[in-house]
Amino acid sequence: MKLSKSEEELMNHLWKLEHAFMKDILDAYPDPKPATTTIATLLKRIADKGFVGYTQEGKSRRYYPLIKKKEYFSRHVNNLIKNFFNDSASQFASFFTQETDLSKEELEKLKEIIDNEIKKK
Amino acid sequence: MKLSKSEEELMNHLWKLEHAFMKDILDAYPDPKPATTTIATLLKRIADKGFVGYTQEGKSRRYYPLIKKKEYFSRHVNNLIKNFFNDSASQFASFFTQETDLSKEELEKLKEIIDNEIKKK
DNA sequence: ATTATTATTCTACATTTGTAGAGATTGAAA
DNA sequence: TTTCAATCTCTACAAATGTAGAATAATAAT
Repeated sequence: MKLSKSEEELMNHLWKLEHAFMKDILDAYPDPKPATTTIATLLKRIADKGFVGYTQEGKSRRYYPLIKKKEYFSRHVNNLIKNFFNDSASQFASFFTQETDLSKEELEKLKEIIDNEIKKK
Repeated sequence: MKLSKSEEELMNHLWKLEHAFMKDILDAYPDPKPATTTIATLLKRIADKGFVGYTQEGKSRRYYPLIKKKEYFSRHVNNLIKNFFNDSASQFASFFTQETDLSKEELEKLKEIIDNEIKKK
């Protein structure tokens, strides 16, 4: 199951908030904010798709993500890799490194991370 | 402008083929192949979106991509980064390195690439 | 010349998405 | 308790998407 663009946007807010009432989510949107019913609709759809759960608190619901951002994101990237790079993560990685304009510092940091990963193996 | 999932799939074939008649594209699909008219519809839509051009060759058209895979893909990744990583490419990079299971060799190779990039700066 | 094949355009139609109004509910404030 | 504000469900509707049939055109094979 997959989230649409605007559903992803909502999820992003929820991932940040961790737990939230509808109001909190709405607050998290930049102006111009969508209508409350729009958020409500999205929440319902996302819940139907199994990406959020909620606890009933009095009159309203407290929502929370049922999937971690990391997990969701992994799938996402893996699809990207599958679709565009013959399923080769390293192909993707090198492409990425060359095409994104990371600063020298960022590249250095990245190198460090990679070194750590290598050590872990 | 953006391509949908199935339009992307077609583009992928076209990127590989570089130039192709409809037939060639259809051939590139794995079984079960979509109907010819489906391909035709997609080609038309993609052409309308400005992603492919063609030259008329006798009765039929020879299609070719108007956008390089790299370019298209860059946009894609940049969106991903914008949407999920506060617009921070390095945040994305480290996430990626940790979450994808690259082999030791792949990581070493990646490190080399990064070193080269650093030297370029 | 007749027919079979292929490409193209048009039309179609169900599903998903983006967006939101109308109405019901319900707890909170006055 | 009357009223207000928030939340939720239902309904709606246009645009985009996935998929393909019908009709047409044009070419290749016989």
